[in-house]
Amino acid sequence: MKSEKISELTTNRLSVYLRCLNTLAAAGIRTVSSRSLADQFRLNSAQIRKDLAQFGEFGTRGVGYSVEDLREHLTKILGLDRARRVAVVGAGRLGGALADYDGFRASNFAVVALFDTDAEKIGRSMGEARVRVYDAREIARVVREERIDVGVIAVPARAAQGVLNQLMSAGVKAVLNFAPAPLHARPGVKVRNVDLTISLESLSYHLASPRAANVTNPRNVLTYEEGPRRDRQRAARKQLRKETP
Amino acid sequence: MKSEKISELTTNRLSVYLRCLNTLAAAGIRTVSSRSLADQFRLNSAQIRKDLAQFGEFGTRGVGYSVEDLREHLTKILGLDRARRVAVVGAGRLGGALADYDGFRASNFAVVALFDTDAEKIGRSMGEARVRVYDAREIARVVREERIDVGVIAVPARAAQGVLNQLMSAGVKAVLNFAPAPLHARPGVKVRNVDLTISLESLSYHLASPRAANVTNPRNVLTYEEGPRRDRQRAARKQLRKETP
DNA sequence: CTCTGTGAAGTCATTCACAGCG
DNA sequence: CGCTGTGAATGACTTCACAGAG
Repeated sequence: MKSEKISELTTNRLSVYLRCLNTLAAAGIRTVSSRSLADQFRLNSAQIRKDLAQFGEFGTRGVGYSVEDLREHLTKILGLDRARRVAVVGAGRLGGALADYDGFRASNFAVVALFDTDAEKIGRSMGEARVRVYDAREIARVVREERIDVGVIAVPARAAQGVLNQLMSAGVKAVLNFAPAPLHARPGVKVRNVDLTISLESLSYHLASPRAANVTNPRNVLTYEEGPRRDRQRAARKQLRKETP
Repeated sequence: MKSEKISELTTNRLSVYLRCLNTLAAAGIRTVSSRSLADQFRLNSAQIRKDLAQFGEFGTRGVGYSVEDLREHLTKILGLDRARRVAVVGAGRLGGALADYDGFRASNFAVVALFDTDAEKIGRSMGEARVRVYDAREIARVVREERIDVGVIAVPARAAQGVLNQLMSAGVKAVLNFAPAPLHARPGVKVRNVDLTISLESLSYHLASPRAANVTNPRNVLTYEEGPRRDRQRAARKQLRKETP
């Protein structure tokens, strides 16, 4: 274990590993090797070991990893053991959908406030969770009073930077941005973009490009098309060995 | 220009460039150099030139690129000149929000069908666009009849692979997946994942990691924190030159 | 003998730096 | 001159391959 900088690619994968472990745990599996994990979920075993090794020595040589132990470690590393309080700015269609989004709960996030500029919406409650809608001019106050950890930007692109500035001033250190605009964050503030426009246009390119297929997947993308890359050769070899006595 | 494989990282950036050009065009700017584009939008000028050069020689040496020309080229390259027909599978909160999502229209996509398994919803129309909800068992028929190009998966994780299989069988070649599950696509089918769980947990890591900041941004992420990297030194130098006569 | 943890090798992406066109 | 287009250099991330623990 070396305490160097951790790439976001790594944290993304930790999240994936945790999800895989949850599946295994639900199936009653108690121990797993990096290879079997890789084979089952189409990952690369060396990558798994390297990623985990950055945070400690969680495995047992000759055996593998304890599913339950590793789950706890990853939960702690990702900070999912602590509940987070989320504010969604923009109480439109998307903001409303997010206020009720179950995925938040599963990761120990709770949406506790909505913000909007529309006088019609301010003061009401939205969604099944009955989340209160505040005046967007009160972001500073509410963020402090409600001890908000995470901001979600679900406003039109032109308003996004202003909202981010207000969130940052109020001390929010982590923001999920749905606006199709490249935001400028001050150091120490993490902004994660979910840009559907880019995703759609990338799909469009795929449809447009003659005879398709002339697109390579970058490393960071967790899509599992058929094909080599990752532990498949090894898996095949192992299979073969078993069959030939 | 060489007709090699194009990385998804490149197509993502083309999307960004197009967005930047739209801003410039709206401001009445008719010509732009890669450097000025880079300076204004915090990109790297060499990257811009390299990305564009993969598709042709669109610039004029000594001058730069025509904003209007380049817009048209990028629109064509990304396939945004052709209208796409979208089906959203899963008419829950998210599916409903997507059916009305304006970002689709802006990229020449139109949501023309929703699917669900809930008998309550089937046969009704949802959202302001009054999109019809079909029985999910009819995906094959409706995709053909409505000439669907793009599928959107907005169902629970456990149902996602089955939906993808149906979409693929019906001939859909591009899919946007919101389910937090790694899907397995056959070759030639492009699946783009929007995994909010991973995004959230990555933010959580940032909050949890002691004194934060020990996270590096991977290449693919278009976030613009303060700092070096990209053309900033050059920009500074140019500025300086202007000031000292 | 199996499996982890890790240096070394390999692959892919970005940035530099400059020849040469306009 | 300024700017594009591009090989060459650098940097980032992944995969290989193996020493050594259990």
